[in-house]
Amino acid sequence: MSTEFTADSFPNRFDYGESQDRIYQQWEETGCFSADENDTRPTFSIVIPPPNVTGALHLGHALNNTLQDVLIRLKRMQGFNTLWMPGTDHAGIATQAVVEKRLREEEGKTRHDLGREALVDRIWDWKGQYEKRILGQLKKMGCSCDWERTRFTLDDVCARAVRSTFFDLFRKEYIYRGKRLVNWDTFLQTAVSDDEVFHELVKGHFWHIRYPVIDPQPGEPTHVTVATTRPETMLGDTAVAVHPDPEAALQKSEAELQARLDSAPEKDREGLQAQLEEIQQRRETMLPQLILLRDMALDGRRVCLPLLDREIRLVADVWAKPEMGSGCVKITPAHDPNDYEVGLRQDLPMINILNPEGTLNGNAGDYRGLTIAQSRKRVVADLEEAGLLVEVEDREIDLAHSDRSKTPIEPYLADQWFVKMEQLAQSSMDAVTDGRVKIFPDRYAKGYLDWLSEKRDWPVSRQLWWGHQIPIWSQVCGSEQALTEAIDVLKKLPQMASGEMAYQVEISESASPAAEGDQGATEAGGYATIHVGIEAEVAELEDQLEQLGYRREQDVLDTWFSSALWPHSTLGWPEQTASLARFYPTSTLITSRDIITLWVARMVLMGINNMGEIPFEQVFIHPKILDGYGETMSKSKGNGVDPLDVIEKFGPDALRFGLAHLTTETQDVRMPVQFECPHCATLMDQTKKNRELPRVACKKCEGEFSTQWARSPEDQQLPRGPVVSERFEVARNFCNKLWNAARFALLNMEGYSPQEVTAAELAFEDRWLLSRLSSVTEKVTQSLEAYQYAEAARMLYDFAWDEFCSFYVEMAKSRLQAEDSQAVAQRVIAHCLDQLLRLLHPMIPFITEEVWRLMKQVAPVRGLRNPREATESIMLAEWPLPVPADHDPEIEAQFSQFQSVLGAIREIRSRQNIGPKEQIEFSVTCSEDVTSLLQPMEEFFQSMANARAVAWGPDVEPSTGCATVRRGDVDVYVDLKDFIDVSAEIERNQRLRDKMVAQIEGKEKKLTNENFVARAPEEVVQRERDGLVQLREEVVAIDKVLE
RNA sequence: GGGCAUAUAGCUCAGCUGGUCAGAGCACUGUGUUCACAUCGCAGGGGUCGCAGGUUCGAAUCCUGCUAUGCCCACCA
Repeated sequence: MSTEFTADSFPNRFDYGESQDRIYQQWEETGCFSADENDTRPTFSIVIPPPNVTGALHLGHALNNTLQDVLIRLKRMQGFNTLWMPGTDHAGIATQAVVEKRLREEEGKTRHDLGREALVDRIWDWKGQYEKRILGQLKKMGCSCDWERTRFTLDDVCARAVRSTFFDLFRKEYIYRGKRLVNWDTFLQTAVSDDEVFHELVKGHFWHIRYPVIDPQPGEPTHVTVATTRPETMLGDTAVAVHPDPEAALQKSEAELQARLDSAPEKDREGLQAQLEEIQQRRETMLPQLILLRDMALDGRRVCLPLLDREIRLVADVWAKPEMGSGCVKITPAHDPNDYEVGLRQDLPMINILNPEGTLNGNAGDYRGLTIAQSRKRVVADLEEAGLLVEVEDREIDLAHSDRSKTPIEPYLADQWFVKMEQLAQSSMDAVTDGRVKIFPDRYAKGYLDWLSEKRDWPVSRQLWWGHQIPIWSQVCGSEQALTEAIDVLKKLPQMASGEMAYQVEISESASPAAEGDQGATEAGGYATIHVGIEAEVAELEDQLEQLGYRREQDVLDTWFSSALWPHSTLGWPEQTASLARFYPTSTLITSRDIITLWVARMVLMGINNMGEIPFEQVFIHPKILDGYGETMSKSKGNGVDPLDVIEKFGPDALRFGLAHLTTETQDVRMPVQFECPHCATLMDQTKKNRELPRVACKKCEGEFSTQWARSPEDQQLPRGPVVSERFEVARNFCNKLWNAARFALLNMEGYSPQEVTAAELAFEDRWLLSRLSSVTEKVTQSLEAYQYAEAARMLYDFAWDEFCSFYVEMAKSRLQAEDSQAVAQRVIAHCLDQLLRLLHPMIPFITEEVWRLMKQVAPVRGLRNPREATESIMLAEWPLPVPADHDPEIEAQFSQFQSVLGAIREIRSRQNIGPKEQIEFSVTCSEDVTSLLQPMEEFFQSMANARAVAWGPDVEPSTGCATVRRGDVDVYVDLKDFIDVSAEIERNQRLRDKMVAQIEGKEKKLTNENFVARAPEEVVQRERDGLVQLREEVVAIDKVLE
């Protein structure tokens, strides 16, 4: 036909190094990845979970993206108009933090040294570098994204969507400004997120302070005692709390302790016993006083805040634990998270006493201007002098520190922007409860719904420089009149009338200290702040506002705000683009479970808000990849694997197939990792110890290599030892097996001619393979569509290796040699290989593409029913459909009969150590039916087991001194003649017989159990009966041999 | 503290709605290289399915409790 291959011109391994870039480039050049918004076929679209530009992709990303690519390639072959939308995420704080860290390490500078603009420029440089790296990694993995559409959450298109959304929510008054306690870093003068706070035990004190009761009545205490680790915060106290039902609370904790004591191990008992006694004692000594104080609190009584002589409330609140300290607790709502909650519950004033740089402000009276440390000393000294300091205990304190400046964190009440979640959260819940959005596996829906049902408002402002700056301009108005005037001015702007602009008035008790600096006590009537939002970025209008005295909000938005818009912002929203109309809503989102709430839930609510429609129909949550110790992989632990290292060692297909093969529904993927020695390629298990070393010595060649921790110049000069996992070997071997099967097939295509093949022309093994192919096609398709990747991978692995290679190809060998039978065998093998390549292509795209291309040279037209010219690229080939006419359970059953007889012969060969070159003779006792089936297959016993059949049929009797194996109702005997250890064979049969007798007894017992016979289904009972009969026959058969 | 998972061969995992479900791969043992593939072929050994109860004629499979591990959320004056 056309070019023939020779064994020499066809390497026996697929060389990825040489081929993968070429193949990928061809895909790109021929536009295989491009989605067409004018194509009217049904669509299938996926948006990528945009990787953070903080660094390179790791194995978790590789998994995530492999699963997406498998799905998109499947759908593309199934004839959908597919879009896989790629892009990256600016990842707010994470990216700013890495760039700041480098700045500090390499130049010894802080971001304040650079200024906002310069820092943001640096981060853009970083982004450029890592985005390139990330996209490069995705391409190496074979991801078929539509690269021309690549977006970034901070690019102009996304920025416009963010701005438009923010304005819409602002106008609906879903966005508001409120106070919130943040972790304030007084050194960097910024809020830091919870993730960036570390806790450290430090030595401190517990000060017990007395607050005088105002106008104590006879019988009432004159003081309440409170204890604190931070006496200076008392300057911001606005209440003292006592439990509303101290008796019940004590009882409850006593009962809990008793319960714990009852089940506690011996070693913990002593401590628990002491605690229990303490509580019992409290009920005796303190309870009356606490009840009295509670009553006073309910009466609205007050205490005097020492030093400032301020009257503060006595409140009844559950936060005051009667089993702790004095049972009373001071409440500082503006400087403690728990007290803040109490403040909200009890409607207490919140007095901020700090300036942003950590000194005390005007609210602290005479202590104004002191640092926290100074004020603590002064406060303690003054209290002591006033005789109000009762006791000072030494105590270890769990103190929060800022990760970045290493200074203690101050809880600090600051202005923050919030999104009201009431309606938005509800819409997002409804989408899942009514099934418009389906989550797989469905157990993850629970977490999603639980989280949303709290409907907690979403704080969206971040005190960062990297991100979408909040598009709000604000101005504080000192008086009613100023406010009215300012609003009048606003209302005259044409943009206000046209709805491109909106404003909100916020009335607060105090201006934000963080934003406005130290303004001292509030003026009567509070502050009024006008917030103005503008729909689109219009420089003129923004300038105009600045001139009117408005100042733009400095904070940026939470990075998840832009991520939440991803499914529609990437398609051009708010422009009503053709792509948006075509590809929204997307089909499936594939992501990891830790961002179900942060991201998935928010995409749903923003999609509904902006588009009026859900963003995706299905969500698949895939497992996490853990290392051999069950720990999550991360760069900071040193156990992270770079997908490129795996690709380098095993090839991209092995990476993908390996990952898909591990993606089961219930389990996380545990993947022990190894260092690969760069000198001798030995794999060494990574231990918790060696993974933290800058250099490691190979256990075999003793050559040293560097790890990611290499810092010193000597270490860095050593060759790098990549981290890989031998879990990919299986997949690499599988690809090699496929390659060689293809190599064999293509080397035997000489004289191939495509032609329709009739059923009558097909050999037994052809019909068997076609039947199997049809079932596998059906099951693989179903599995992939149900996100059962591991199942699909396993089925294809077994089919390709065991059935196609080990049986079909072996059996086809002789036919391919013979002139008269060659043609049909070639057509069948070409067709089946063609179909197998298609089924495997989504998982292993490179090797299947290469084989496809080679196959096109010798067998361009393929197919048994309707031979057709193969497509140029396998990416464009049609996904196989099951062929009901090929499905033949009877032939599959018969074939397994053949397999078991073959297996029996091979087992005897191996058991008796008969060399492969020694021909043996065998006979088979079986029914006439089986005889007529297997006798024609004698040549396969010859070629696949070097065994010659001497007798078939129901009357065949074993000769003495033969080895036997029974499979089902077929007995196979091999005449041992002069080879062989006859006594060993007898011994073996004796053991086998004993085992069977035991089984027979078990079954007899079961069948004499009336309950079983009466209650179990008839078919189950029958199966037991049949089994018993068969076992008895087997024993008889063995006995014959043993004679 | 609340929630969600997981526990099956030395290792990594399958085993969907209870009765051919005790399996796969790696590792191990034996054996075999002109004839697609040693990244291979053929064969073999190895597990009372975390523990304790319960439901059932029958449980790796369903229920309860316990233990261990992981993850998410909350909290830690």
